Amino acid sequence: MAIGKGHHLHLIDGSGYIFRAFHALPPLTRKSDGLPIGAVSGFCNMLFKMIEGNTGDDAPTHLAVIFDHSSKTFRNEIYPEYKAQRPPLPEELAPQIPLTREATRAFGIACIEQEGWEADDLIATFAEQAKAAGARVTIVSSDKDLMQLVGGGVEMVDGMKNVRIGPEEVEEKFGVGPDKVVDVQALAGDSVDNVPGAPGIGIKTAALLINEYGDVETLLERAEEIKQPKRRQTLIDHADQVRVSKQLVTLERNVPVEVALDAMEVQPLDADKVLPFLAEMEFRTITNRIAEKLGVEAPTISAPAAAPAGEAHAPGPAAPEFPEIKADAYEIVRDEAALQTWLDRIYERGYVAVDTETTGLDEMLAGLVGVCLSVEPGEACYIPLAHVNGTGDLLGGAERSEGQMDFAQALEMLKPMLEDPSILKILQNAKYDLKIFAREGITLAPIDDTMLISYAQHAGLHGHGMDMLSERYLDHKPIAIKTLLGTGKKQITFDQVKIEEAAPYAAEDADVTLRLWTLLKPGLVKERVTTVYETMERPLVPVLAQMEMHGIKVDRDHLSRMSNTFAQKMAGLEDEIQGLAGRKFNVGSPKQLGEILFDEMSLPGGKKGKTGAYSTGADVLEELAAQGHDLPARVLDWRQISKLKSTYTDALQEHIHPDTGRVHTSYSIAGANTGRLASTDPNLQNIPVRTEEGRRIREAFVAEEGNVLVSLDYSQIELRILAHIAGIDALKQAFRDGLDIHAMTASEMFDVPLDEMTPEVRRQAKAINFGVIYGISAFGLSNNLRIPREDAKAFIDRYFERFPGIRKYMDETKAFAKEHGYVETLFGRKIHTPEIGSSGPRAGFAYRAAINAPIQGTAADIIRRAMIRVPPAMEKAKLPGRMLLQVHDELLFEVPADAADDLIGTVKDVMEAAANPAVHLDVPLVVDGGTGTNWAEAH
DNA sequence: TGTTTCACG
DNA sequence: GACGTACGTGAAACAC
Repeated sequence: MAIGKGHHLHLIDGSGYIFRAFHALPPLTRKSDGLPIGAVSGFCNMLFKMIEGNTGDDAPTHLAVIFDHSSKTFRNEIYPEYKAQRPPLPEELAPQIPLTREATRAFGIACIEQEGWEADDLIATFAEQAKAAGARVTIVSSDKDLMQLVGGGVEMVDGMKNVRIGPEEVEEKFGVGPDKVVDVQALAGDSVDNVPGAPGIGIKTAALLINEYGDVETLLERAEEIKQPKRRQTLIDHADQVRVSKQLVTLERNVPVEVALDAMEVQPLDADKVLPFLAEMEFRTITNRIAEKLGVEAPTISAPAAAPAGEAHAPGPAAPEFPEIKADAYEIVRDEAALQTWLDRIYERGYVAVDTETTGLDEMLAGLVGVCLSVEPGEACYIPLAHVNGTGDLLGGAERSEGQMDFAQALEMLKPMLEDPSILKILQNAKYDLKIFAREGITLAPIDDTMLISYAQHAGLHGHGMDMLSERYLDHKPIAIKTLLGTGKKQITFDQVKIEEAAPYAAEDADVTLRLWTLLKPGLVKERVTTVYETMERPLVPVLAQMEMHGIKVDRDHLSRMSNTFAQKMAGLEDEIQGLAGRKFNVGSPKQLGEILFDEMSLPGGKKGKTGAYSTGADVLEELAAQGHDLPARVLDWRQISKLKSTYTDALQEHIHPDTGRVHTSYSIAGANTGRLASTDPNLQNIPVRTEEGRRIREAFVAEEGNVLVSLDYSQIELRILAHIAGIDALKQAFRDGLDIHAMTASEMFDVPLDEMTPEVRRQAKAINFGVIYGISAFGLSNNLRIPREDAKAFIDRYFERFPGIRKYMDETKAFAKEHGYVETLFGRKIHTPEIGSSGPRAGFAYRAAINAPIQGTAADIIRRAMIRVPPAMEKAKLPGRMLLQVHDELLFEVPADAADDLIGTVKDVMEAAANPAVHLDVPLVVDGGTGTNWAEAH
């Protein structure tokens, strides 16, 4: 049948896909002989999805995979350097390329390449032909060079991310519609393909010019009209180069192709072709899935079957054999006998995946609604405990649903198992469930946490939430909670969901958790992060749960009084500001403020940012204020107070728990890539301290009657770690001698004796010290110190000269990150740096992050180790009191006043020795302490 | 929902 | 040789 209207052609950019798959997917090798096959595996999964996954309109009627042919093309004749600087194929990828062609043929899909043409030209030609015949076209690729083809029935889909790329997405990327993409590319050039373009013109400028002049030719003809002298000259000087560039980037849509579209019609899978190939590759999962689909027996695969360990972290074919996830396969446990059967199975197994369902996300307020258990992939149950019918009314709760076990009785049966030291409880984000159960009098232990197992292995690579992990490692998208609860005003709580609807969702989570555990746990050993997980992640869970549940007392009246004062001050400032502006406007709107300052008052300081809005950040306003302008100065005052009021004095009151009268933050253990904790709801790690006004907010954090707050913080911990890691003898000695480290740095750099040090010189040295930790750059330092870039550069050069170890550390860290794709802390925590290979500004970000991560991460490791050791140390010393908060280098305690000194003695020792015995630091760790009835005093 | 601003280490 | 930057976070308000 001839292709035409109603048909849908899919053109897969085969070469592009395997390159990306190779870099994005974990390396995977064939069990029997170690042949690298990661990209082939990803490729086969993608093909299968293409055939199976698309339904309805999206299903291809015609399908082809297009490859580059390894020969010169017409572009090399126009411009010999085209794609000349391409590095050779990675060793592990080269053998996979012929295999992907073989795979295509095994799937019965047209496999197309043609001498003298790039895949992109063939795709352009086929797309054009199909469009002319009235068919729909989808190009499976993320290559920007293909974006010029989008529109008029042609769209692109990113085969790995499953993201659709239509005209809007193209416009977003290039700043112009698909029809002008080649013009922008011609101007901007492309370093990857070695297309020269016009020097100094990037995509943004190119889009600007094209939008104004229409196309490259018109622009070049009218180049004299351009206002910016540099830009004008560039275009005049390089007009021919731009014209050549346009030829290079324009795809040929009339290649004399040797294959007809009709030959691309989708064929049914041929078991005799596809199965032997997949078996040879030893792709277990996909072989079985296709065999099952075709109703034939799967060929045996000779490699050992029960060994998920070696490839546990690889998705798809490497996964252990799991049955399909079926929502209707789960049991609802409604009586004692059924629950007992499950308990028996759990004891037989020795482990169980557990998940709780609750009425909300706040563990301190949410009520337990049900419990899910799973002991085997595909087998899980839901135990409803507190479901109700309807939503209830104002007077009383709704009526309890039928068919549930008695709440107390069920928990009584579960408790011995949940507390049994011989039964491992597997959870996703264990701290949440731990706290829910703790409020029912159950102490969950021992536990494994799939979120933390993922974090220990993959920090920096991706998030660690269940939905994300499930999609990535199980290729399964769990039921969204939204589908049960709805959103917005009509949202209900989980107890109002019908039990029959709740069960598949709930049980699936336990099932998924168990599967993830099976898959990810062995990876700890393989990635050599077992110690990290066992000493710095898993034991932290109960410690944090205790801190969060205990909370910290907050003086509501103090905050409320401050809020009132702030409100008055703000009103006064608003009047004053609007008076200065000559009209009313919203002072809190950066947009309106920008218009007032720069349009109406015509103050200096131009546009900025990708949105085209004026920047009105504090540094801009400070600059204007320094020039003597009152309005920006008043806005700065207003902003400070507004911030304090909305974020702290108002918001904190909302977080005071109705029963405990205390504020209970929640720490995310796997939030920050470096190993730091993050604090949310509310964030108690950014309570003001730097200004006098802000510090008064800390006075609202108080100790109970008869108690005091004790603050213990590491002095200069990151600089000490830098001195150790980079091996800077002068810094190490200074720390051993207890010197003022910034003054010492200044003295060393500027040859000023310590006793003649001025505060200004010391301040500059301090900024440089911090800059080094952040992966220093002349630009950053010049900004921070408000000095010319050349001066900043001179400072940095001087610093490197005096402390040559620093440069060595920076270079070695960069090289390590580049080679391995991650960096490590002293304790073996890995922080992945996937962006390190990228080009442009991203590379700079990635390098600085890579330099900072081992330092920040080692400090985070040390305080984690301390926190885990503190509770047993306090117990041993029979100390009353509790650890309440962590603020990166500080721990805050509440303790009876007469025990404060003992607590400081004990905890200080633990903190200062926290690196031992795993790591011996060449510098001492020093902890300073303070005491007071509120946090401001203690700090 | 994304951007801007600003609080902390 | 230009790109656009200090590192790591979370929350609130505005703008769309």
